[in-house]
Amino acid sequence: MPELPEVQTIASDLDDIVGGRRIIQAAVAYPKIVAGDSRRFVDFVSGAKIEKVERFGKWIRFGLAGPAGPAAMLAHLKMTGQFQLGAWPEEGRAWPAHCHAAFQLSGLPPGQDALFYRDIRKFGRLRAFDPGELEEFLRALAQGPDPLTVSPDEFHRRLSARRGRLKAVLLDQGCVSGLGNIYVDESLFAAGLSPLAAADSLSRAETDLLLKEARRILKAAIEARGSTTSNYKGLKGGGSFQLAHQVYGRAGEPCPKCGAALTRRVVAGRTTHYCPHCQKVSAK
DNA sequence: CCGGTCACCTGAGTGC
DNA sequence: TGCACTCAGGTGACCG
Repeated sequence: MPELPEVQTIASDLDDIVGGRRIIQAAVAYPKIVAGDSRRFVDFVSGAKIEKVERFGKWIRFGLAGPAGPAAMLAHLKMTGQFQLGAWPEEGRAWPAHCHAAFQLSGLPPGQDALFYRDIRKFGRLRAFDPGELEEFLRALAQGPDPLTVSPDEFHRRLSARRGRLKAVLLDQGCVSGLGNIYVDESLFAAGLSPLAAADSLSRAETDLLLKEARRILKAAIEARGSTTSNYKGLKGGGSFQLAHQVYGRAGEPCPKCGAALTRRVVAGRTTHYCPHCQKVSAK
Protein backbone atom coordinates (compact mmCIF):
# COMPACT_ATOMS: atom_id res chain seq x y z
CA MET A 1 0.00 0.00 0.00
CA PRO A 2 2.21 2.77 1.18
CA GLU A 3 5.12 4.44 -0.53
CA LEU A 4 7.64 6.89 0.87
CA PRO A 5 5.21 9.71 1.88
CA GLU A 6 2.73 7.32 3.49
CA VAL A 7 5.43 5.38 5.35
CA GLN A 8 6.97 8.68 6.43
CA THR A 9 3.60 9.81 7.79
CA ILE A 10 3.03 6.55 9.64
CA ALA A 11 6.54 6.51 11.11
CA SER A 12 6.20 10.09 12.24
CA ASP A 13 2.78 9.45 13.83
CA LEU A 14 4.23 6.39 15.55
CA ASP A 15 7.20 8.35 16.84
CA ASP A 16 4.86 10.95 18.35
CA ILE A 17 2.50 8.47 19.94
CA VAL A 18 4.59 5.46 20.94
CA GLY A 19 8.11 6.89 21.06
CA GLY A 20 9.50 6.70 24.60
CA ARG A 21 6.97 4.09 25.75
CA ARG A 22 7.70 0.62 27.05
CA ILE A 23 6.30 -2.55 25.49
CA ILE A 24 4.68 -4.19 28.52
CA GLN A 25 3.76 -7.31 26.61
CA ALA A 26 3.26 -8.44 23.02
CA ALA A 27 1.13 -11.05 21.27
CA VAL A 28 0.97 -12.49 17.78
CA ALA A 29 -2.30 -13.85 16.40
CA TYR A 30 -1.07 -14.80 12.93
CA PRO A 31 2.47 -16.16 13.24
CA LYS A 32 3.30 -15.79 9.53
CA ILE A 33 3.15 -12.00 9.95
CA VAL A 34 6.42 -12.30 11.91
CA ALA A 35 9.63 -13.27 10.13
CA GLY A 36 11.28 -16.11 12.03
CA ASP A 37 9.98 -17.67 15.22
CA SER A 38 7.05 -15.67 16.59
CA ARG A 39 7.64 -16.71 20.22
CA ARG A 40 11.21 -15.49 20.01
CA PHE A 41 9.85 -12.26 18.51
CA VAL A 42 7.46 -11.79 21.43
CA ASP A 43 10.21 -12.53 23.97
CA PHE A 44 12.54 -10.17 22.20
CA VAL A 45 10.31 -7.11 22.18
CA SER A 46 8.56 -7.66 25.53
CA GLY A 47 9.91 -5.26 28.12
CA ALA A 48 11.78 -3.17 25.59
CA LYS A 49 11.52 0.59 25.43
CA ILE A 50 10.74 2.17 22.06
CA GLU A 51 13.41 4.83 21.68
CA LYS A 52 12.35 6.25 18.34
CA VAL A 53 10.51 5.34 15.16
CA GLU A 54 11.86 6.23 11.74
CA ARG A 55 11.31 5.52 8.07
CA PHE A 56 14.02 3.65 6.19
CA GLY A 57 13.07 3.34 2.52
CA LYS A 58 9.62 1.82 2.77
CA TRP A 59 10.54 0.14 6.06
CA ILE A 60 9.60 1.40 9.50
CA ARG A 61 12.35 1.01 12.06
CA PHE A 62 11.52 0.92 15.78
CA GLY A 63 14.69 1.54 17.75
CA LEU A 64 14.44 -0.54 20.93
CA ALA A 65 16.35 -0.53 24.20
CA GLY A 66 15.81 -3.91 25.80
CA PRO A 67 17.03 -5.91 28.77
CA ALA A 68 19.36 -7.69 26.31
CA GLY A 69 20.81 -4.44 25.02
CA PRO A 70 19.92 -2.26 22.04
CA ALA A 71 17.89 -3.82 19.25
CA ALA A 72 15.33 -2.97 16.64
CA MET A 73 12.04 -4.02 15.16
CA LEU A 74 11.45 -3.48 11.45
CA ALA A 75 8.05 -3.45 9.78
CA HIS A 76 7.26 -3.58 6.08
CA LEU A 77 3.63 -2.77 5.30
CA LYS A 78 3.61 -4.10 1.72
CA MET A 79 0.15 -3.40 0.25
CA THR A 80 -2.29 -3.12 3.16
CA GLY A 81 -0.31 -2.95 6.41
CA GLN A 82 -1.35 -0.40 9.04
CA PHE A 83 -0.73 0.45 12.66
CA GLN A 84 -3.61 1.46 14.91
CA LEU A 85 -4.32 1.95 18.61
CA GLY A 86 -6.93 -0.02 20.52
CA ALA A 87 -7.65 -1.92 23.68
CA TRP A 88 -5.13 -4.57 24.66
CA PRO A 89 -6.89 -7.91 23.95
CA GLU A 90 -7.01 -9.78 27.25
CA GLU A 91 -7.08 -13.58 27.12
CA GLY A 92 -10.14 -14.78 25.26
CA ARG A 93 -11.16 -11.34 24.10
CA ALA A 94 -11.64 -10.81 20.37
CA TRP A 95 -9.06 -8.87 18.40
CA PRO A 96 -10.03 -6.07 16.04
CA ALA A 97 -10.57 -7.30 12.47
CA HIS A 98 -7.43 -8.15 10.46
CA CYS A 99 -5.08 -7.41 13.36
CA HIS A 100 -2.21 -9.87 13.59
CA ALA A 101 0.13 -8.53 16.28
CA ALA A 102 -0.39 -6.39 19.38
CA PHE A 103 1.91 -4.47 21.71
CA GLN A 104 0.67 -3.27 25.08
CA LEU A 105 2.34 0.07 25.81
CA SER A 106 3.04 2.03 28.97
CA GLY A 107 1.49 5.39 29.72
CA LEU A 108 -1.55 5.24 27.43
CA PRO A 109 -5.20 5.45 28.54
CA PRO A 110 -7.13 2.19 28.99
CA GLY A 111 -8.90 1.26 25.78
CA GLN A 112 -6.10 2.88 23.77
CA ASP A 113 -3.21 1.10 25.45
CA ALA A 114 -2.25 -1.27 22.63
CA LEU A 115 -0.61 -0.79 19.25
CA PHE A 116 -1.97 -3.22 16.67
CA TYR A 117 -0.44 -4.28 13.40
CA ARG A 118 -3.35 -4.70 10.98
CA ASP A 119 -2.97 -6.08 7.46
CA ILE A 120 -5.91 -7.21 5.34
CA ARG A 121 -3.84 -9.02 2.73
CA LYS A 122 -1.22 -10.29 5.19
CA PHE A 123 1.70 -9.48 2.88
CA GLY A 124 3.51 -7.31 5.41
CA ARG A 125 6.10 -8.56 7.90
CA LEU A 126 7.44 -7.65 11.32
CA ARG A 127 10.92 -8.70 12.40
CA ALA A 128 13.01 -8.18 15.51
CA PHE A 129 16.78 -8.03 15.61
CA ASP A 130 19.69 -7.83 17.94
CA PRO A 131 22.36 -5.40 16.69
CA GLY A 132 24.44 -7.99 14.85
CA GLU A 133 21.45 -9.46 13.08
CA LEU A 134 20.22 -6.04 12.07
CA GLU A 135 23.54 -5.13 10.51
CA GLU A 136 23.59 -8.36 8.54
CA PHE A 137 19.99 -7.96 7.43
CA LEU A 138 20.56 -4.41 6.20
CA ARG A 139 23.67 -5.48 4.34
CA ALA A 140 21.75 -8.25 2.57
CA LEU A 141 18.88 -5.88 1.86
CA ALA A 142 21.27 -3.62 -0.10
CA GLN A 143 18.67 -0.90 -0.30
CA GLY A 144 19.56 2.11 -2.43
CA PRO A 145 19.73 5.69 -1.12
CA ASP A 146 16.67 7.77 -0.26
CA PRO A 147 15.45 9.95 -3.14
CA LEU A 148 15.03 12.86 -0.70
CA THR A 149 18.73 12.92 0.11
CA VAL A 150 20.62 11.22 -2.74
CA SER A 151 22.98 13.59 -4.56
CA PRO A 152 22.25 14.44 -8.21
CA ASP A 153 25.65 12.93 -9.07
CA GLU A 154 24.85 9.62 -7.48
CA PHE A 155 21.33 9.56 -8.89
CA HIS A 156 22.69 10.01 -12.39
CA ARG A 157 25.39 7.43 -11.81
CA ARG A 158 22.86 4.87 -10.54
CA LEU A 159 20.44 5.34 -13.44
CA SER A 160 23.28 5.26 -15.95
CA ALA A 161 24.42 1.91 -14.62
CA ARG A 162 21.08 0.27 -15.39
CA ARG A 163 19.83 -0.94 -18.74
CA GLY A 164 16.17 -1.51 -17.86
CA ARG A 165 13.23 0.77 -18.45
CA LEU A 166 13.03 3.91 -16.36
CA LYS A 167 9.83 2.72 -14.68
CA ALA A 168 11.34 -0.62 -13.65
CA VAL A 169 14.58 0.92 -12.42
CA LEU A 170 12.86 3.59 -10.30
CA LEU A 171 10.64 0.92 -8.73
CA ASP A 172 13.72 -1.15 -7.84
CA GLN A 173 14.46 -0.41 -4.18
CA GLY A 174 18.10 -1.34 -4.81
CA CYS A 175 18.43 1.71 -7.06
CA VAL A 176 16.66 4.25 -4.87
CA SER A 177 14.41 3.31 -1.98
CA GLY A 178 10.94 4.62 -1.26
CA LEU A 179 9.36 5.23 -4.66
CA GLY A 180 6.41 3.04 -5.68
CA ASN A 181 3.86 2.89 -8.45
CA ILE A 182 2.06 6.17 -7.75
CA TYR A 183 5.06 8.42 -7.18
CA VAL A 184 7.08 6.98 -10.06
CA ASP A 185 4.22 7.74 -12.46
CA GLU A 186 3.74 11.22 -11.02
CA SER A 187 7.48 12.01 -11.08
CA LEU A 188 7.94 10.81 -14.67
CA PHE A 189 5.00 12.91 -15.79
CA ALA A 190 6.32 16.00 -14.04
CA ALA A 191 9.74 15.51 -15.62
CA GLY A 192 8.26 14.82 -19.07
CA LEU A 193 10.02 11.45 -19.34
CA SER A 194 8.56 8.24 -20.70
CA PRO A 195 8.31 5.25 -18.35
CA LEU A 196 9.52 3.18 -21.32
CA ALA A 197 12.78 5.11 -21.75
CA ALA A 198 15.98 3.19 -21.09
CA ALA A 199 17.31 4.31 -17.70
CA ASP A 200 20.83 4.65 -19.07
CA SER A 201 19.69 6.86 -21.94
CA LEU A 202 18.99 9.92 -19.78
CA SER A 203 21.20 12.99 -19.95
CA ARG A 204 22.52 14.57 -16.78
CA ALA A 205 20.02 17.41 -17.25
CA GLU A 206 17.20 14.86 -17.45
CA THR A 207 18.19 12.94 -14.32
CA ASP A 208 18.61 16.28 -12.51
CA LEU A 209 15.10 17.33 -13.52
CA LEU A 210 13.63 13.94 -12.62
CA LEU A 211 15.19 14.06 -9.16
CA LYS A 212 14.06 17.65 -8.62
CA GLU A 213 10.47 16.83 -9.61
CA ALA A 214 10.41 13.60 -7.58
CA ARG A 215 11.55 15.53 -4.50
CA ARG A 216 9.03 18.30 -5.03
CA ILE A 217 6.22 15.74 -5.32
CA LEU A 218 7.39 13.62 -2.38
CA LYS A 219 7.68 16.68 -0.13
CA ALA A 220 4.24 17.95 -1.12
CA ALA A 221 2.82 14.47 -0.53
CA ILE A 222 4.40 14.29 2.93
CA GLU A 223 2.86 17.70 3.70
CA ALA A 224 -0.51 16.24 2.70
CA ARG A 225 0.08 13.08 4.81
CA GLY A 226 0.30 10.91 1.69
CA SER A 227 -2.24 9.64 -0.81
CA THR A 228 -5.37 7.81 0.32
CA THR A 229 -6.84 5.81 -2.56
CA SER A 230 -8.30 2.86 -0.68
CA ASN A 231 -7.40 1.97 2.86
CA TYR A 232 -4.17 3.70 3.84
CA LYS A 233 -4.22 5.76 6.99
CA GLY A 234 -1.71 6.94 9.54
CA LEU A 235 -2.44 6.78 13.25
CA LYS A 236 -3.65 10.37 13.04
CA GLY A 237 -5.71 9.85 9.88
CA GLY A 238 -5.38 9.54 6.14
CA GLY A 239 -3.82 11.79 3.54
CA SER A 240 -5.11 14.00 0.77
CA PHE A 241 -2.38 13.96 -1.87
CA GLN A 242 -4.54 11.78 -4.15
CA LEU A 243 -6.32 15.06 -4.98
CA ALA A 244 -3.07 16.36 -6.48
CA HIS A 245 -2.34 13.33 -8.67
CA GLN A 246 -1.80 14.44 -12.27
CA VAL A 247 -1.78 11.05 -14.02
CA TYR A 248 -2.19 8.20 -11.53
CA GLY A 249 -5.71 6.78 -11.86
CA ARG A 250 -6.59 9.30 -14.58
CA ALA A 251 -6.39 7.22 -17.77
CA GLY A 252 -8.68 8.66 -20.44
CA GLU A 253 -8.73 12.12 -18.87
CA PRO A 254 -7.00 15.01 -20.63
CA CYS A 255 -3.32 15.54 -19.90
CA PRO A 256 -2.97 18.56 -17.58
CA LYS A 257 -0.14 19.88 -19.78
CA CYS A 258 -1.21 19.21 -23.38
CA GLY A 259 -4.82 17.98 -23.26
CA ALA A 260 -4.15 14.67 -25.02
CA ALA A 261 -5.85 11.62 -23.46
CA LEU A 262 -3.77 10.03 -20.71
CA THR A 263 -2.90 6.37 -21.30
CA ARG A 264 -2.55 3.36 -19.07
CA ARG A 265 -0.60 0.24 -19.87
CA VAL A 266 1.37 -2.38 -18.00
CA VAL A 267 5.08 -1.59 -17.74
CA ALA A 268 7.43 -3.60 -15.55
CA GLY A 269 4.41 -5.62 -14.43
CA ARG A 270 2.63 -2.59 -12.99
CA THR A 271 -0.24 -0.49 -14.27
CA THR A 272 1.43 2.68 -15.57
CA HIS A 273 -0.26 6.02 -16.22
CA TYR A 274 1.31 8.57 -18.55
CA CYS A 275 0.81 11.05 -21.35
CA PRO A 276 1.91 9.50 -24.64
CA HIS A 277 2.25 12.96 -26.13
CA CYS A 278 4.40 14.89 -23.68
CA GLN A 279 6.42 12.18 -21.92
CA LYS A 280 9.41 11.66 -24.19
CA VAL A 281 11.89 8.86 -24.48
CA SER A 282 14.90 11.22 -23.92
CA ALA A 283 16.58 13.77 -26.09
CA LYS A 284 20.14 12.71 -25.30
C1' DC B 1 21.41 -8.52 -16.68
C1' DC B 2 16.51 -8.25 -18.28
C1' DG B 3 11.58 -8.96 -18.77
C1' DG B 4 7.56 -11.67 -17.90
C1' DT B 5 4.70 -14.45 -14.81
C1' DC B 6 3.28 -16.19 -10.64
C1' DA B 7 2.76 -16.36 -5.66
C1' DC B 8 1.64 -14.38 -1.37
C1' DC B 9 -3.82 -12.78 0.54
C1' DT B 10 -8.31 -10.31 0.96
C1' DG B 11 -11.84 -7.14 -0.37
C1' DA B 12 -14.02 -3.83 -3.54
C1' DG B 13 -15.94 -2.94 -7.79
C1' DT B 14 -18.04 -4.34 -12.25
C1' DG B 15 -20.78 -6.75 -15.49
C1' DC B 16 -24.00 -10.40 -16.45
C1' DT C 1 -28.85 -11.39 -5.11
C1' DG C 2 -25.29 -14.09 -6.61
C1' DC C 3 -21.40 -15.30 -9.21
C1' DA C 4 -17.27 -14.74 -11.95
C1' DC C 5 -13.83 -11.91 -12.90
C1' DT C 6 -10.50 -8.02 -12.51
C1' DC C 7 -7.87 -5.02 -9.91
C1' DA C 8 -5.10 -3.02 -5.91
C1' DG C 9 0.05 1.72 -3.18
C1' DG C 10 4.94 -4.41 -2.85
C1' DT C 11 8.36 -7.68 -3.41
C1' DG C 12 10.66 -12.12 -4.12
C1' DA C 13 11.17 -16.51 -6.67
C1' DC C 14 11.43 -18.67 -10.93
C1' DC C 15 11.99 -19.21 -15.99
C1' DG C 16 13.62 -18.25 -20.73
